[in-house]
Amino acid sequence: MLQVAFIRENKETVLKGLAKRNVKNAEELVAKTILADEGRRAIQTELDAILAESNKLSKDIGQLFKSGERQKAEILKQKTVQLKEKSKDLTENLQNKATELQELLYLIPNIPNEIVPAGSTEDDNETTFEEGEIPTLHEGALPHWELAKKYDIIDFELGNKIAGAGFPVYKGKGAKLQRALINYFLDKNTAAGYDEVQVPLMVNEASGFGTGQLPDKEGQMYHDAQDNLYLIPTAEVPVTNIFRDVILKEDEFPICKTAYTPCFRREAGSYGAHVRGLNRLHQFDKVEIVRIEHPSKSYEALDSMVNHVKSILQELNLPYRILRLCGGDIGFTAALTYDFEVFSTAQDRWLEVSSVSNFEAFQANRLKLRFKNNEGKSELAHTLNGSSLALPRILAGLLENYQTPDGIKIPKALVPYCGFEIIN
RNA sequence: GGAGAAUUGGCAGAGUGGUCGAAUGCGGCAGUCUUGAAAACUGUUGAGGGUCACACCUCCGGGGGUUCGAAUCCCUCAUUCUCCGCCA
Repeated sequence: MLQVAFIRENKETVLKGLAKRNVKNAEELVAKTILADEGRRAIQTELDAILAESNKLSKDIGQLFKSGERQKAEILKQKTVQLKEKSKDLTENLQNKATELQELLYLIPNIPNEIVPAGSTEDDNETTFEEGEIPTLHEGALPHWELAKKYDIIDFELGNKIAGAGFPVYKGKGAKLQRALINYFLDKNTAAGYDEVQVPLMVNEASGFGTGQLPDKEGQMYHDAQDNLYLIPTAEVPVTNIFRDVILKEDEFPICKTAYTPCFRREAGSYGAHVRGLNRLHQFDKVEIVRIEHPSKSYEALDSMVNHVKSILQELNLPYRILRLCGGDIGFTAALTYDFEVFSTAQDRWLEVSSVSNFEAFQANRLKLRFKNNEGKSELAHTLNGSSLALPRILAGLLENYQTPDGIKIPKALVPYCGFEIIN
């Protein structure tokens, strides 16, 4: 959520940003928001004046009672009754206006960074980096879902029986490879200075609002209506919410956290081959990195996160590319996002394995995540997060790119974690 | 799940209807003293709205109510602690 004051004072910047995102009714939206804000402040001022008067009268009444001047006190009481009526109405107006403003603010996405390319679809994303050799596979190479079956390491039908589509069962070496990847990623992240945390897999409504899943995107999350809890779609939610309603000291920056969690996504729409096998799941594992930064350092931090993810993909020796998401494809809350995609040779397509974003103060504003700056004033911090990494598509990439006629080789870096060198 | 007690500023802790955004202590910050540090002393130190800046307004776990007036009384929800029950 953007700060109203920012919108008020930087209307042109906001409109330009929204245009880049192809927000249709931007002009109207911003105008309405500014109007609601003005309305809110006008009512607030009026109400404050009445409250001030009524506070003063109440004090006077107190004095009069003490000095025994009951009659005078009674007269003042009459007056306050009228004020009370007025203030009641105004309070209600104020609440309505504040809600209206709030709802408008929820509709306005983050302003994209200058370097976010214009564009409307994923085709307009800008490839900023590409690395790694795309292997030439042997005759009869298979997509990962076939490999999974052939070596009996992932059972989609079994998961379907137990839960439903999109809930695979990992078996034998497949299960062990999962665990190896989790440990490997966590070790890489902690070695890079990220503190490991284990967090709840369910979150309350306030947390959902804090990171921007609510309102609006509740359809993407599994919801337990009885206790009003949501299964997390990503560790970003519980980890970032650690810092909800927190005022940091400037010397506490940077804050770097990493967490492994399963992630749960309802993913309403699905279509054909794109969701086959591991490509899109309702439950999947992911290791996440989250950073809380001083505003002046957040882009530096973003670069460092990108480089970190790079180093993992290099070590796994997977062919990958980095995309700078365009205005039409970037998430609602992000100011700048880099997607990492691994080339899945047998499917002949790129698979998104990581998304690294700077949210600037957008999340922090909702979270009320602030720090005391050197002038002693509270200021919103910047939040960032990224996957390092999402397991299923990495697994898909590994299975497909490392397949040989003799079996699937395990990358060197993972062998110590797996305890085996080949799946056959 | 049952019974009882509690929830106040960074922390500890007073306040049980009027001038209380809140005593006091600790901590933090600034200064005095000191070659420097410590100690001592002095001052300062919650958040949000509002304003050019003040004024002013709101917030004592959340929500609602009583009252001219609520941290203080009532209702409700949440959380924590103690005891009992159940249980990885």
